[in-house]
Amino acid sequence: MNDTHPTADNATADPGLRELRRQLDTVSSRDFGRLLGRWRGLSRRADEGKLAALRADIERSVARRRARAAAKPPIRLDESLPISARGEDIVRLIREHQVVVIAGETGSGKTTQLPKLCLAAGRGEAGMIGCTQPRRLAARSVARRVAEELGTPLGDLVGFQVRFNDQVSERSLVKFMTDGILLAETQGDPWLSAYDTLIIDEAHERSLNIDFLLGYLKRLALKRPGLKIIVTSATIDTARFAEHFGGAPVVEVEGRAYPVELRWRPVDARPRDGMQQGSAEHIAAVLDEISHDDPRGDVLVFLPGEREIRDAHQLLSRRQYRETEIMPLYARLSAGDQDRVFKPGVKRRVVLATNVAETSLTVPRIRYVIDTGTARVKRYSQRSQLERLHVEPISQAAADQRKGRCGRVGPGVCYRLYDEADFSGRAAFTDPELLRSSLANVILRMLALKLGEVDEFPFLEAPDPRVVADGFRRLTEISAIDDARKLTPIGHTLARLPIDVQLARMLVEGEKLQAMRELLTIVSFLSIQDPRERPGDARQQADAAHAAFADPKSDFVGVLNLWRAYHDAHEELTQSKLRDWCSRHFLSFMRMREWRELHRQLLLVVQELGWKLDVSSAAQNEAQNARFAPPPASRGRLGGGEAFCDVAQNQKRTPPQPSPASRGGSESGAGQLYESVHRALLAGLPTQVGRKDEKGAYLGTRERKFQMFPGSALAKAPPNWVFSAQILDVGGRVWGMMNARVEPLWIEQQAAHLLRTSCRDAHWSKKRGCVVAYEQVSLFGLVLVEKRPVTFQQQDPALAHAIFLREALVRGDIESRADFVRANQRVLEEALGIEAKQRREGLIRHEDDLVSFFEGKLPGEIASSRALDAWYRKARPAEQAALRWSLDDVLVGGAALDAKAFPAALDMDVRVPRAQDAQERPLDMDV
DNA sequence: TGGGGATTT
Repeated sequence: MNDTHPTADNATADPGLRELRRQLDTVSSRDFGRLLGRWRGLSRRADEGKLAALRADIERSVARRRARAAAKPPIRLDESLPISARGEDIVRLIREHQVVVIAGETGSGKTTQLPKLCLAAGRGEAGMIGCTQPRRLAARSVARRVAEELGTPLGDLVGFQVRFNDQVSERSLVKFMTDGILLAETQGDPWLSAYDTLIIDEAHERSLNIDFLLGYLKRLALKRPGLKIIVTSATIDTARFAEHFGGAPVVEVEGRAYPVELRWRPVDARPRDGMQQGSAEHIAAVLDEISHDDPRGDVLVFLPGEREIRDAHQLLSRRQYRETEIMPLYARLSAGDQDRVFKPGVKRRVVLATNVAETSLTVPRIRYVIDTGTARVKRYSQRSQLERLHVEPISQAAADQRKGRCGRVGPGVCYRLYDEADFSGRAAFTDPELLRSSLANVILRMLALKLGEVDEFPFLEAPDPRVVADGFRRLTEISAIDDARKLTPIGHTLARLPIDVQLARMLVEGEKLQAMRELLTIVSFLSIQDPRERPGDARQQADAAHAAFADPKSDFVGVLNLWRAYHDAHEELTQSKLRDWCSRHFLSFMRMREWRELHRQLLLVVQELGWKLDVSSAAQNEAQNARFAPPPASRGRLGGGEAFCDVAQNQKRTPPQPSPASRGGSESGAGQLYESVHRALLAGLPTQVGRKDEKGAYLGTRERKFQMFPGSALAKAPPNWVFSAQILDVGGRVWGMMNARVEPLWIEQQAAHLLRTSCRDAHWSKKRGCVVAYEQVSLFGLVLVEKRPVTFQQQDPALAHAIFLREALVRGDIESRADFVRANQRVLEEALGIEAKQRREGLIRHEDDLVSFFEGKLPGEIASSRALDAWYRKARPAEQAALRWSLDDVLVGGAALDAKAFPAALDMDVRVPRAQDAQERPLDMDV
């Protein structure tokens, strides 16, 4: 049984070909597409030689499939698990339907038994049975357990693949993996042809990966009728999955959990003044109640975050419950402290946990749950272009999930620190991540996979079109797509890098600016979870330990310092000593290892891309030793006379590019490296910048305001201009989390395609010998350059010429070798003398007339003294002569003429230029 | 003036 594509092939009269086509349905799924292609080619145009080769390949593929079928171990279900009772039904449904939805609570055995039921249903022969898990740890441990149950070594008939660890063999019938791995495989094999069956486990978690996969699989199911898909979920919300796949059958399997009694404990039920719902005091009051009834049962308390855990920890510790340990549990906790939670001792335990205990970790021996009903939730706000991390009420589904955490060892009791009305007013389900995220990554992946229009993709729930548009806009900002929303070469590169697109963009720029080595380190750091630990009882020590690596100008240089120290420690120390080193420096050993592994993975990818790590090995060594020099102080570089030359060369609206990085160990080399590194960072997040105001707050792009996060090494001396890798709205306060001092010029260079430039105050400069103007440069409302002199010629040649005629030639305010200029001034002086003698104003022609005199007599592109001289030198004598004034050109016809024709207000004092027309008329020159 | 939790070619 294999994929049978409805084809319009001329079904071929040739019986040999017809037979071959039938055989194709029994080949390995991995080979099917390629073999079918060859068969189609031959059915259009016969070729005996090729036909024989195809026949042989088909036979080989069929044999491989037979061998897989023969290798199947005997299948025994674990009869103690609830799912086993439904085994026959499930096998039948898998045979009869392409998609089956299995709903089962914890303890139903679905994760471990379903792959075996698939084997029993004849799956795993044409291709593997692929089983996805949301977490790596689960993928590995479930694989181990199933391998054990099937009596095969892990990595043989049952394998697993997670990032950095691939233990799957040719023989593997069942492959466990993270959903991220399966999603990544679509890139290299859009048909997912290695599999004949896919099990998407824990679909109710609705991560980005799961939602994307479910959309992808919906389409793939139509193209691969032979592919079987099983979606498992908690009992909630199975209808949505079934409906998504066109009415797939749903099997409900009971869990093996014990009943949990619900007790509502809103604050108003316990009249105590000033007690906040869900506060430490509130928790203590309920814990008192539990302790009174049963002083021995372990308690799991759900809180929104570390801060709340710390407060509760302090309060509960002071109350000195008998034989009780109070212990925190959150993801950033050190491995040792986490282990304590999983190795319960004789004392009763009260575990204060974040959401990490809701899905990721299972705390053993829990009899009571106290649910504050809140969680910190990350949401991307398209309106403010910010990530927000706010405390929100959890959904009913999440509350029930929390409740279930105390029914695993015996009947439990769940205390909810809110009332039933509150509960029923809540959302039934947690918003899927897809509806809470920026979509740049999702869209880039869709473009790379050529999945067509985003709004036609069969997501379970379609994202808001505004958020989709915002995702496209973000891709445009980093030049990943063009105006037609097609991937640019940069975009194609980004799609090959297994990290966030904006971080990947930094790598691309790092390559260009010859700072790959540094960017690999920084970008891999930004991709992992923060390895720095800050245990509640040693926060100052931890801060001090981390400060040893900090750099006062840049948190990213701090990251490089940490990397170097860790790298050295890794080279010199044994595994266990390295572990000590990490704990001494308050670093998570696991996450540091993750950093190193990701660094290595990225290194391999960029080598595949053919990128060089460094310019040369000599530069490499020097760069490693080079200390980072801070950026030069902003004085002078962008304002005043010195800057002019720099800017004047920069007339095509591309900001000046740096000379290739000289990476020597000299101070300037280090300064250059600092610049290259930070400009590469800016390329990935060009709008994450800000300028300090009088109050020390930062004004960013799109009128966004933020503060330097106090944990940043820059917090003590915040620079004027800052780049921030993450701007996060935490409960209404907006923090720039990881920061670096940058130069506005670097921002201008890296965000050149996003700038808005306006030109004002065009005027003649005698000193420069050309027409200049002041330009203002801004990035989404953030003014990068207030007033910078630029030559005006390229902006508006005609206007520059007009200004030149009036302010340089008519007024004679020019140093020129052309003799007519001085001659004309002599004529003018003479005329002024006549005017004075006659004691009459208005004898001299109006300036406009004098300007008109020159119009058309010299080329329109001339607007500088240099250009004038060059032209004049080569001009014919007649052309030269035409530029000379006579007294008649300067004086109004006769002294008797009506002076009213020349209103005094418009008369010009030609020797002392005043504020001019051009200055009163700002020129909007948006580029 | 203080960061829910996962994941990847």
